[in-house]
Amino acid sequence: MTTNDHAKRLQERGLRPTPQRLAVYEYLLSHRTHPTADTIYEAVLAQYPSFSRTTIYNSVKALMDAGLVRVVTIDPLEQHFDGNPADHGHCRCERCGQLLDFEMPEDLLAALVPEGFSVQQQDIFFTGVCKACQASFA
Amino acid sequence: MTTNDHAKRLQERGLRPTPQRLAVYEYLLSHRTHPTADTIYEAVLAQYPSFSRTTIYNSVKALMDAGLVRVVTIDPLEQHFDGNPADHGHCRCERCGQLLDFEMPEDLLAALVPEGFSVQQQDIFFTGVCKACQASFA
DNA sequence: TATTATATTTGTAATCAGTACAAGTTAATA
DNA sequence: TATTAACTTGTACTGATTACAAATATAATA
Repeated sequence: MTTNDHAKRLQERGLRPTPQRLAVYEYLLSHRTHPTADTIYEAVLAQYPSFSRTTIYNSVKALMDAGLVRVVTIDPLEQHFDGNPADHGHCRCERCGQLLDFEMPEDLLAALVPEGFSVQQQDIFFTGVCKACQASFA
Repeated sequence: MTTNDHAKRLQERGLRPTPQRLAVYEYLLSHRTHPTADTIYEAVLAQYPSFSRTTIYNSVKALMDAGLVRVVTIDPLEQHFDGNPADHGHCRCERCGQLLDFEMPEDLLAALVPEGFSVQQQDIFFTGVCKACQASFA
């Protein structure tokens, strides 16, 4: 995927592919760490010294409205963003801090939710200890 | 469950059962709506006009440290609290705003998470449309 | 019970994420 | 090029949360 492809994708959704938006989008695509607005800001500032914090929020909002980015509800105090808008769950390891994605199969989802409830968005978040960290403390 | 039982429960966990803590705890037990700090504050103010916002945060933190209360990660901008510390999921209906709890069976949980990951805390949150609201728009 | 030490509550001030808004800039169109 | 609309920027503001110090209440001890 080149920057051109990304620009095209924004245009298809009615978004002007400005350098700032592309920088935010590409940061989210290449860093699957679900960063906060401020983390994105610090990173893109290196390329665009005039980048404004407000532009981070504006860009992220535009990308979310276009369905390319989503908020992940994994923190009760700060918004974290994800460049993968498809539904999926997250696990965070308390020891190494790593964030793992996983799939949420349709049938499991259906088995979980109250009967008749139609799910539109998922936020599934587990905290625990990953395999590697368990091994290293055995 | 009487207030005395609740007081005893706090004491067992090493918490002094002050009137303020009991008011916060009992509000959370009797209102399963996962309120914010401010919602709790408004409610308890009626009984204790001198109640301070800071005391809400202090009490909730003490109760959380004691394992009696937890934060539910259903909102990236504000903390919501739950008097049920047991693991369970939440569904919010976009139309009527209702928040439904549901169980998360062990075997489903195991099937979901990456192999070897040991889950310590769950935050499962679905947004969608509940059965009643679907019916009323049919 | 009186005294002392400790824990808790309170109110104010500070912090920090996010938003509103207006002015400046860029890009698109005629 | 002139005009218009979209976007970015910086500043000011809001609102949730935390820090802190003084006041109060509780528990422990004599």
